[in-house]
Amino acid sequence: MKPFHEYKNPSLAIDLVVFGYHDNTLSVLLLNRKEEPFKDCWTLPGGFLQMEETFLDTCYRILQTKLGMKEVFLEQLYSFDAVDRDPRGRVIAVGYYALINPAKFSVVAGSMANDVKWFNVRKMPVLGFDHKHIFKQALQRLRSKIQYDPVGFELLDELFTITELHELYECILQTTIDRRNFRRKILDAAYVINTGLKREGLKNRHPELYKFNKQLKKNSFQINVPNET
Amino acid sequence: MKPFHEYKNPSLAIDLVVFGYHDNTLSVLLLNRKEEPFKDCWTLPGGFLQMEETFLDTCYRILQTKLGMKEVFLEQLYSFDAVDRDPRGRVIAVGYYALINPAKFSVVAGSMANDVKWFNVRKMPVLGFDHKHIFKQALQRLRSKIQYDPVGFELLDELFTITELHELYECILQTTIDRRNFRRKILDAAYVINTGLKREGLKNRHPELYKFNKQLKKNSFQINVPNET
DNA sequence: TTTACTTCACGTTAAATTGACGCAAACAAT
DNA sequence: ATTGTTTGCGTCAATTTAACGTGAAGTAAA
Repeated sequence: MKPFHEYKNPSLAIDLVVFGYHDNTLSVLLLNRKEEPFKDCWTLPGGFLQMEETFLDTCYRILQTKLGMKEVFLEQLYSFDAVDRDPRGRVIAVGYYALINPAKFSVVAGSMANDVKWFNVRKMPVLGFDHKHIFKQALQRLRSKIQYDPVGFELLDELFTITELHELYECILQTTIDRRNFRRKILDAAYVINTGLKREGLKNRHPELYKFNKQLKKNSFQINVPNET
Repeated sequence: MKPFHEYKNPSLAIDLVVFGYHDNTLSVLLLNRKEEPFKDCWTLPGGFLQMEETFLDTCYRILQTKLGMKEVFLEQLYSFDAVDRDPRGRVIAVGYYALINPAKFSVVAGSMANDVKWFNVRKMPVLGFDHKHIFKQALQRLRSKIQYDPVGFELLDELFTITELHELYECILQTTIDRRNFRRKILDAAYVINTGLKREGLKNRHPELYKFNKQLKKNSFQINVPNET
């Protein structure tokens, strides 16, 4: 048997699916690559794991240097192993997804990219590598997760109305949910806390502002959709 | 920027949590290591990814050479990245779990192990590396998965009775489930198909034998447990 | 200040599902 | 035949869900 470090190892990359929600639209952040492979092609932001880094270290390094973000919700998605997924050689990718509030960050293209842009998840361009596959899996994960785990607030402002939360759910799950039943479920589960404040300056009745209940745990509610896949 | 393959890469290992069900007991297969590190310690079966292998290739190589198994249910669990998880150096582990019917395989210790043994999931020994952590996560995944995805049959014989399936659920979920309500749910969801045959040679009424309904998809049923965590 | 229009907050009701049991037929052993 | 146990089917009250009604709160226009 050879000594431990003489074996050849694949490279290990992290690829990020960064979700943002704004104007009733769920979007994903993509980079336009400056270099080969997939030069001038849209791809997920990513980077190689350094020897002393944990996955989250790498995630934050990418988020910070390429996008100027920190302190965001991150969750590991899946690891992708197709032998030919990177033309440069064997690269394993660990997918993570992030939920952010675009209002809190202004994204800037780093030195590695021509451009950084938000794309509506329903109007995605062709993606390089196997990133279409990673993206699809992330979207599916977000959809199933939001039904039983209160992560919706990660995409909203600190204070939000129940109608805003309701629209977020309809947007992500791509379905209609009865407004009144939704409200009752959310309130019964104590998903949110009424702040007593109201959103001012709207043309109609001023709705109450809520904040997320940090005590709330997974599986204390269940938003049903007719045909989950 | 250095050429692509001059960067140092972590090693990439696959670790397997192999579940088997027999005599109303859920067990996991462990190896007793012959070599350092963790010599004479129990660990999950695992191995390093070779450059041309996919994860599943590696899984089957481990299953076949160390345990003499093939064609089993396998699913990716999670990837583990703690910097100090392996004393030999930086090793990323991709966890997979397998569901097998122990009746179909006789496990044999390969050249790498002193011993291979099934351990009741409730009576686990101390494990080497971070394998306790991987095991716990696998058990949790199995528990939540079996509630909405029909994977139970992977652990049973081709033909089984509803009582056997019921006992499997109670064993895995560590709870009591009303026999009659369970039967109704399973049948209403068309989880199983009645073969018309009966299990003979029992001391009481001979129950009907069912087989798994391969048309059945995820989320067509839901077994509830009082306090999932 | 009325009127019109929209959203918000809170109810109501029937249908569906769940949870907790009852019971008789099937079988082996006595 | 009698006994003891498991199996398969059924009942029913309690809970949850889905579908929808309505009046108050607010803005804008008459």
